[in-house]
Amino acid sequence: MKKNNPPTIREIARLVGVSANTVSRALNNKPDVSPETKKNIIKTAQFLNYTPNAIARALVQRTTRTIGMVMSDISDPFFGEMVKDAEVFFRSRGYNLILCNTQENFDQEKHSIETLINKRVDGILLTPVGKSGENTQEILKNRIPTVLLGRHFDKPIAPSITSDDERGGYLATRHLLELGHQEILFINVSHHISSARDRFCGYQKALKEFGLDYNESLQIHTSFDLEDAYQKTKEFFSQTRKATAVIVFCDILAISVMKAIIDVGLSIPQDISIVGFDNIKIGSLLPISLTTIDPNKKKMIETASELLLEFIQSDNVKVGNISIEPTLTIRSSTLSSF
Amino acid sequence: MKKNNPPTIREIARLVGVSANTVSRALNNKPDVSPETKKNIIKTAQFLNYTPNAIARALVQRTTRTIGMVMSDISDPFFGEMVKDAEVFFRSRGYNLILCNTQENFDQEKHSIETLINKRVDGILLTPVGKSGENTQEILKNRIPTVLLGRHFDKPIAPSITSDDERGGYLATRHLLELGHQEILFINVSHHISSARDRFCGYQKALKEFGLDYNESLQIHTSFDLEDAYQKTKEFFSQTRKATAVIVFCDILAISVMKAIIDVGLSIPQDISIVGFDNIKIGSLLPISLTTIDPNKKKMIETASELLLEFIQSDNVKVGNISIEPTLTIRSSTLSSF
DNA sequence: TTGTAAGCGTTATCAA
DNA sequence: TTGATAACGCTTACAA
Repeated sequence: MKKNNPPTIREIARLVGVSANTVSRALNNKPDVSPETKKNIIKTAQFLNYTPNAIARALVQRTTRTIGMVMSDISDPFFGEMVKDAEVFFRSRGYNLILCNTQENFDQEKHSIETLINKRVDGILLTPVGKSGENTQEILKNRIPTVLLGRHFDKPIAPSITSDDERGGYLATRHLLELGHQEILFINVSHHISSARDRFCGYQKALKEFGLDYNESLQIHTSFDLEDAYQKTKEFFSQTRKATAVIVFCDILAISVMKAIIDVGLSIPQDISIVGFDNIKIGSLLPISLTTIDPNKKKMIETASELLLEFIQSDNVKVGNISIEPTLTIRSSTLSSF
Repeated sequence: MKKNNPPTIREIARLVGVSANTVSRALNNKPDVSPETKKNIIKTAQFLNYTPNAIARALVQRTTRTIGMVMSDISDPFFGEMVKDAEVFFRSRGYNLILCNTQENFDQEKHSIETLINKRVDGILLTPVGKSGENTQEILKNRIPTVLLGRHFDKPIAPSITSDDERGGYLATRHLLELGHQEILFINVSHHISSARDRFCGYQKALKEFGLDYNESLQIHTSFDLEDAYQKTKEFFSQTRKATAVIVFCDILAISVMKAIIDVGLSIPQDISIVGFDNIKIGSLLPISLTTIDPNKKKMIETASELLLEFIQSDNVKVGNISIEPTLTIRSSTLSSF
């Protein structure tokens, strides 16, 4: 009863008349195999349309050449652009990426991490949900090299790469203050997320520097849902309307916020200036191009990926956060208030 | 010399005083294991922080519970939104996704496919590059269930799910014709891509239906590079300028095209109407929201994924294309020419 | 330069 | 209800 399975090195071995070991060494360009037999082996491998079984290899070598990447929502261009860069980086180093979305959901994150552990990925790049770090602990307990991306924990338990979010929040706010704005609305996401907290800190710092008091009613919170941000913005401006500028946690939400502002009858930037974060590609292509804090995603991904690779290779971790310097990218969504 | 490797069922077996086989059966909720021993086994597994090794399991079961997804560019929201839906779909069925970008590059596609074959993914969801289908043949030769997504080959070699692109092109064009536009520019990508050809066919069909001749100078070609589309558009409108409406191959390029049109001093939709394809989320949030052909991505992904799963489970393929009905979504980027 | 044997961590088969 | 034993396809000693 012949099976219909892919050919193995043993079949090649049988056909060529050598041992499986020799086939393995030939196919992996190891030394100590005569050119003659090597040629034969390669020819036969091609003839059989042989493809090495990475699963079997992974089992013995204890390395899968696979990285798990766990992010909140890959349909958000911010993450999409990061994932793409990461994929390019790791592919060039011989690794593939298993992708998981969390939707900012703790249980989904937990489940994703569990399967990544089971699949024995060599490392994990994680944008953690929430502030507890419980799921992250789980990975560490399993000794899988992990680098956090874009967010960190108050008490560092793993290396992390973030944008310098406090600086980003500061830069955004200072820019608006310098333009003369005094009442600056911050449309933020949950403070469970470190970048939300940090950006807000920077915002407060800049206000203080300009001698302004922070007004509690000038921070409103939204989920990552575009519709939610839209509604909350509309509410704010149709009711209170006491702001001349807006900072939004991220570009994709900022775009939704812009829409709300326009729909409520105000103009950007004449009535309201707006600044986002992330510098997603599309921001520069909007009819009113978006002023934003550029976190330097490329550098973030590169740093995080290199760190992860080091971690994988040497088991030598430096727990703690590395923050990448952001820059203010001024476009046409911000204008002097005078 | 104790190793520092993750615990195995054999260690659990040793501690509990049973055989590895029993442990395996207990942990997999198989029948025929006494509640007593089962409880012991589970307790010990937790105590050891045991995690099953999916690699070893994959080797013997010949299934990795992993799907390869190969797309052109995951940072394009169109693909990002599809990948996200696919990830959700497959996760709920116990599969993970390995993601590969091709950048529309044949060799990169080839390389990605090779590693997916080596990693023995259970199936592949592929948006194929080019028209040759050579790489697709390679997968089929290895008998890995494959469904093509968004594009098909002239001579079908695998099942494929596309939007009904000819219909889409037709709907877009008819919409503009009905608004009174006579000179409609088609900014297209390479005809190597089936959707580009098909959409163009629909365009020609609509023109003919309205008694108009197709004017060769009214199709220009761009790459997927946003800057490229921007430049080509600017060129066209600053030189020839003989069009009152534009159809663009996809939304993300359409946004770039809008920018170019505005930068050249024309207004949308007063001077120029514009229609895209894909209905990416952001299209509805633009200050001038984008009229577009909605391919019904969700249904495409669902159909393709279900087909792939069937294919995996039953080996029963229906080669040929299934096309999903698109709909015209009218927003504010199109206006009567009268 | 090549072959033998053992083992990676599971599951499957069959016997006890 | 359980346990031996043999795979799965490969690599890694070590021996020839």
